[in-house]
Amino acid sequence: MAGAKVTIYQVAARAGVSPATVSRVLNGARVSEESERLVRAAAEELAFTPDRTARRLRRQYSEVIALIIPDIENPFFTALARGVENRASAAGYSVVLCNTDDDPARESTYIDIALADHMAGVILAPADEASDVSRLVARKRPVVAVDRSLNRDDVDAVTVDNRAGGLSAARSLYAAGFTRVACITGPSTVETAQLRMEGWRQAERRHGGAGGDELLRYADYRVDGGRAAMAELLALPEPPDAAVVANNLMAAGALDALYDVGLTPARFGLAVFGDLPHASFSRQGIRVVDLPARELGEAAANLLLDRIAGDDGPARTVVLHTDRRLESR
Amino acid sequence: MAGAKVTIYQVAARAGVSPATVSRVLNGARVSEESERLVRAAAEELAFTPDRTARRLRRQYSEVIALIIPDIENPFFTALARGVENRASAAGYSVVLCNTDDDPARESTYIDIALADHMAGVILAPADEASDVSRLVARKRPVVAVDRSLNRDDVDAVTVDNRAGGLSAARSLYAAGFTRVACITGPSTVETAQLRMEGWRQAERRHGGAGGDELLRYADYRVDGGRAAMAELLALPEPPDAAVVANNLMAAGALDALYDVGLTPARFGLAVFGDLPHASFSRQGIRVVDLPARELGEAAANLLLDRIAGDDGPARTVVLHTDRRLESR
DNA sequence: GAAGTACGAGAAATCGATTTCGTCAAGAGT
DNA sequence: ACTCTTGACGAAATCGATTTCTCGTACTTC
Repeated sequence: MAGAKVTIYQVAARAGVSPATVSRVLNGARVSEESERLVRAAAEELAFTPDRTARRLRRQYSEVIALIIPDIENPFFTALARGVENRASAAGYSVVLCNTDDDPARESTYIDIALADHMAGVILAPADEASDVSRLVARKRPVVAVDRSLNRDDVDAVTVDNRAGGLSAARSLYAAGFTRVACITGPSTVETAQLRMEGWRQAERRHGGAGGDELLRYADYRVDGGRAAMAELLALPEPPDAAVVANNLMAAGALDALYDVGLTPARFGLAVFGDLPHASFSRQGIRVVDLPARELGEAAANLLLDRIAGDDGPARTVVLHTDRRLESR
Repeated sequence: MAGAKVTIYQVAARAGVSPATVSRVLNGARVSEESERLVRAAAEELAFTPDRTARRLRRQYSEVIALIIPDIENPFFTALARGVENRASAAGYSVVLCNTDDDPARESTYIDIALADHMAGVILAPADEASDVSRLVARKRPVVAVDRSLNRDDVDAVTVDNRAGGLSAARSLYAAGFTRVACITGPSTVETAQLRMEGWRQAERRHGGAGGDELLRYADYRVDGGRAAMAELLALPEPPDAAVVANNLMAAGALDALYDVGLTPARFGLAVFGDLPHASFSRQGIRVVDLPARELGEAAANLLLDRIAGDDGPARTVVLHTDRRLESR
């Protein structure tokens, strides 16, 4: 059929009514049965699709929400995205995924885009502490932080109880008989990295640890960082016999480092935050603190949808619990 | 500062020029140095950001490309997305990712959105053969199919040489001494599944295979499908001693099935299309046909950008070669 | 010195849908 | 019988930026 643009005016002409009436039919406003019939028929015949850009300009609003994540290749974030998407599309919203690669500049660009595109709201998994959502807040656009909070009391957030997770990860290793439990965590500027480490530290103290930093390594939440940190730990004069690793990718790297020197998770205890879907961590005897990634996404979407619907109560923080699969094997 | 909307009119007033001039400054048209200075200063002070929706409406064009994929949790597609994004953002385009979950209806919705949103172009990893891009073609919007072709001679496509990959995967198993090599491929309606299977079949014939379908299983490209298919094969009266698996997820499932009965890839040969980032397929002795996912994305983006730039020559099909890592271990 | 050429810039039209404002007519209320 | 609602619907304003169209001034070129 028509290769060209069909506008509301053509539909109006075809149906013998005014453009205003066509718009009313499309948006469910009061219209006579007769007009409605005519307009629908005309729209059908002309294969009319309303121009969303024009609508958005007029309405200053679009049913799209932006989900900004730091790393699209990390399964944790894709699972989270899936959760957001499920809730959002059930509510009639589309989700556009924006990948920042941990780059604050790109994050900032995407925030601008969300704003300039009149998106309904933004769910942000912050790249780092410097994330600046003030423009969104100033324009009163709904925002929800997920995974990491933004240290602002005026922004909704969804997180997990990282400290408790760190604590139980470390405990389960001690309980299994390991005695020198190290910790490989993320960048010291990142909230989740700090909290997970603090959980570990708490357990360590209780088991007579020195409380020093000898067994603590800050890495970058990436595979190579995990590998390097583990290699360092293994090279210590008095190396650990187990480790809590603060995220899934670093655990993959740490595992490589173990295999490199002929160790396995059976002999060197490993507990990790967050699974890696097909890496069969648990089949290899690694203890996993289950991060409810999809649920995080769903909770964030719920919060955001509430705000979009007009809820303007004080900011809420939802804390999800880490499921313990630690006793397994 | 202002929490409210700043328009081009306010900037114009502040700078003492007309809105038209502001627009010219923003778009690099001819303007006197003096005006330019004034406008820039005013825009700066007011923290002006142009409304992209208005611009888009007027220009009937936006610098956003849609990437539509069937499964955001499959690392193959996220790697592909990464490739698209790299090329696109280098060229100044943003990418929005749309996840269809293999649902043709959602795919269709996203195509409509891309159209109604005046997006610059669409890169589509088709959910299945029914994918309908005719609306895009009719409106002369650039489209590129990736991974699977659309069987249309008027649409650019980027694929890999699936048949050759299937052939060499099977061959490498025979070369390693396995004698009954099975094949677990995707849905029979999917092009890539057919071609990979045909490559396997070719090798099988050459090695005296019966050419029957006893050792062939069609599954669904998902983990569970792979597991079930492998379980079936193992339960045969005369089971195979190796298998070519047509994608990464099914291989993960197949592997589970092997472990379930106490087999390992060392004893039961396994060759798979596409790696699974942290599953350490090759460490486990699995032969991997390397799918250049990122490169597929980059190639698709290149093609699309050419079209966006105005190239309207005949449709091209780019075929990338599967890297063989098969001799490894 | 007259005619021709550029160039900077403002006024106004435009993109396509939504929404406000009024009008007109039919039914309700007194 | 007359005013008051109420409902359907067209004309026109609106959203914010871009893009003609036009005009006045300055600079060439014979």
